[in-house]
Amino acid sequence: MAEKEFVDSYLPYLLARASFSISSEFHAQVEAAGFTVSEWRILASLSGVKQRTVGELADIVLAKQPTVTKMVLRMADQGLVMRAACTQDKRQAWVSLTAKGKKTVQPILKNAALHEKQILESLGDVQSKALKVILQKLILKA
Amino acid sequence: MAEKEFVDSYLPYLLARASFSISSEFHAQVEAAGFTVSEWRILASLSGVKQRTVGELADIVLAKQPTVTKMVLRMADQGLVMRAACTQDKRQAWVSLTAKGKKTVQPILKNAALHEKQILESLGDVQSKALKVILQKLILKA
DNA sequence: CAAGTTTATATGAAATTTCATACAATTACC
DNA sequence: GGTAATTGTATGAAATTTCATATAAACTTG
Repeated sequence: MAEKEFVDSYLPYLLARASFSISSEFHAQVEAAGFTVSEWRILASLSGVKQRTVGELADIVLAKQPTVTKMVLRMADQGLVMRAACTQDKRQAWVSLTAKGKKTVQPILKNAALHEKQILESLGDVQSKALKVILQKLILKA
Repeated sequence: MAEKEFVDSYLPYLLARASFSISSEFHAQVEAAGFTVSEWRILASLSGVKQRTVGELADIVLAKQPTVTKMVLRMADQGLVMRAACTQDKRQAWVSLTAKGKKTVQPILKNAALHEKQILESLGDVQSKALKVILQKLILKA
């Protein structure tokens, strides 16, 4: 790999960098609201569903399981989520949003939607669609 | 944002997830070789160039400056990189690969190229090209 | 169904990252 | 040319993440 290749054209790095830069503005808002990116992802992925297990959350936030266990404990301390025993499989822990959690995440979700809209508009319909298709293809491969 | 939207179609998350999953196999190799992803990025971005400053490296590895300062110190301890005073601007620290660093990064660079080739092939020429164009567009925006 | 295996989560200790800030060098500006 | 900002890096303390492992529950199989 030649010198400039890594930063300028190595595809996995371009993806990482695009992901980083596309979200940096919004992530600044998330952090200004007092959350880490992973906390935001947990809140977002819990909204609209009844509950998720710690393992599902770890998969979604792209973090390791012990990390998520501790994140959830901290968020429970803050009253954002609650933990409950899973009735089927007693090894699993169900995590769900509290009323406070729901209320907290609302404005952030709104900003996220707005932010995505701006990106989609700046890309245009054709490229937006193409990008989503390709990304989903890459994700399925894993 | 409706419940499935976040995980399945929210573009910034799709990007993050695609980036994660596309690299997970290769990153496992990197870690098996005893490096973190950021360390790998530092090694890769230093290979082929004479040197880079700590600030440039922080930008490239998408990490914070104090994190990179400490990473570089650790890597210098391991004999992978060396630090030197910058002749122009004495505030800056120049970081460069040692002979050992160069030798160490070679096989990883090779694997990276191989890995990218597989991805490009599985995507096909048209989508590969389209993806790179779109990603570069997203990166420039930041 | 008992013993062995796998799976889901938790936890303590160690390593890393982050925040805040310090320090030194450069740049601006009057 | 001398302050006043600004910029680049380092550093200590606090917070977080990670690794290794523990624990408990669910499967598997003879």
